[in-house]
Amino acid sequence: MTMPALPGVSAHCRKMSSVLSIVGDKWTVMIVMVLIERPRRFNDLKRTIGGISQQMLTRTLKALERDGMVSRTVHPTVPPQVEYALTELGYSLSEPLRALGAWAGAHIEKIGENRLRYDGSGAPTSTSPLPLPR
Amino acid sequence: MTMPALPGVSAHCRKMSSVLSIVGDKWTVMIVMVLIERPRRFNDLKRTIGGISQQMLTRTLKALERDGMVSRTVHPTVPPQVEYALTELGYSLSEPLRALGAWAGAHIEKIGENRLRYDGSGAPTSTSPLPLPR
DNA sequence: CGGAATCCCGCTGGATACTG
DNA sequence: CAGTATCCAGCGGGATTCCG
Repeated sequence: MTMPALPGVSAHCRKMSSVLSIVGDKWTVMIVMVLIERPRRFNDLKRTIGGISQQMLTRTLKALERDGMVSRTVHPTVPPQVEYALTELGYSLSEPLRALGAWAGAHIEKIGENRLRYDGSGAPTSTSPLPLPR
Repeated sequence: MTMPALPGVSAHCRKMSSVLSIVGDKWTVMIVMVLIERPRRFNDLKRTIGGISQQMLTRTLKALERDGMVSRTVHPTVPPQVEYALTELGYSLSEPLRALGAWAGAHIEKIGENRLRYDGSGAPTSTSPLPLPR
């Protein structure tokens, strides 16, 4: 609850924490990335992403719809079909996201090496930090 | 090595989940953003960020050091001084992070409006989705 | 098929106290 | 000052089941 009176830093912090509540979410990013290609239906998304529970898919899609990042279109056919697509806002987010993806592609291997080297030399395996994703 | 049937989607997913384990972390991003300005000492970081426990600061810094994103320099003075600074890798991450920050600055208000409108019209407040940060 | 509601476990991460 | 070690509450999120 401490309020440092630094306009520069804390302003950035506020913005970042705002965007982090969106971007920091694993599934949110996944969904946006997948929807860049083309609109998808619910189970199509579920299958494409793989590893997401329908609960989290529903929640995340609803949050994204709430934020105006994706549109939800219901086709009143016999088996109900619901299509999700990125809005303009959603697309705009995909751009910095792509930048992040590019950074990952360029540096993720290096990071893997760094971790191996760090763990190799007198590594305090103690409260093991961020696990290396595979 | 890699690459089953869908090189496009699943490849991106893998990259993204890797980078998300870094970027998705609130404190990691905070620390990197703060260290962009200049190197800082432990308690300096703690004070500047504000709201982080020293435990999380220690953990996150160690993880960043492990990844080769920040350097840790110990000055063997009477009260021990430890300076943390971004490495080249850390700086390179700060660029896409800035892009994200810029996106946030440009669209975060619009998102706030969208949420209000969505909540206003027949909003299922049920398992309330992502909370609106203030 | 798309989605809501319940249950429940595990890990994240905060508070606190101790050490070099 | 910098860091470690415990303890523990909260909630993120998976599995399952039921509805329109």
